[in-house]
Amino acid sequence: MVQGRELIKGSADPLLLYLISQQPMYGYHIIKELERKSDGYFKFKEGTLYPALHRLEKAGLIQGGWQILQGGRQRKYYHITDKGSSILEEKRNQWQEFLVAMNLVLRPMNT
Amino acid sequence: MVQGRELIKGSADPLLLYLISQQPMYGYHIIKELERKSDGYFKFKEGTLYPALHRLEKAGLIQGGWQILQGGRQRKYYHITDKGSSILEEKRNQWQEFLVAMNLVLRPMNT
DNA sequence: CATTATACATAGCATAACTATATATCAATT
DNA sequence: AATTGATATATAGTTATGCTATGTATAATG
Repeated sequence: MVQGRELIKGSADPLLLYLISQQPMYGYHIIKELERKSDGYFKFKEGTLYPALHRLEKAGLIQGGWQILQGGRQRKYYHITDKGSSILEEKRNQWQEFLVAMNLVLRPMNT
Repeated sequence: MVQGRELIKGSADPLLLYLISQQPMYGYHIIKELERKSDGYFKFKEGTLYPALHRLEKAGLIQGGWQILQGGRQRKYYHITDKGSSILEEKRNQWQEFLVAMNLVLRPMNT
């Protein structure tokens, strides 16, 4: 039972979880990858992404670790946790169910 | 340029606008129709629907009018406005673009 | 007579996403 | 040498949607 926006409210989460599930990634890279893969559609701002990553980490779905580059530059690589993997699976299913429901309403297949 | 939830944040609006564009409808009926058409998926609560209708009316996308039934019962029928129709068209396009973007990211068709 | 369905409404809360800003390093250009 | 733009992370504060809970009132059902 999901109403209106409740599910999609966190539509960013599946995207982030999916990307990180493919390979450990850091924030800036995620922004660039989302834009590249979506053909320029997604342009996550820092104010959206970093809080989202912190939220996912706090929820135990991803785990971050600092990596120091030469010169003192810092990156925080996130990898997905077991919990994150199962939640991702769940969210993908919910996303599909949501799409089905939207199509049922928006496409006049039924009366 | 749409990021994350920005577009889908108002995913209820297209649903409501679409239903009302098909025929003038009142709130309670909309709730029931959304549930029926979506095969039980959408279960809008009053606290979501009525404020949404008021919001859409205030924005000039729909227009409500009271209808008095026998016995003094009241219904507020909403019909879509010209502005609402064009916004609906717009939102439908945006929804399609969003779906494409989601699929591009979530389906590993690209590198 | 009591409960359920119909019908609308709003105050208040939670939270995701956005705006704006801050810090710091590195590479390239002027 | 200095400036710009790209790289890289962070957070405070705002907005707005959807949710919870509650209130009102009539009609139909048992």
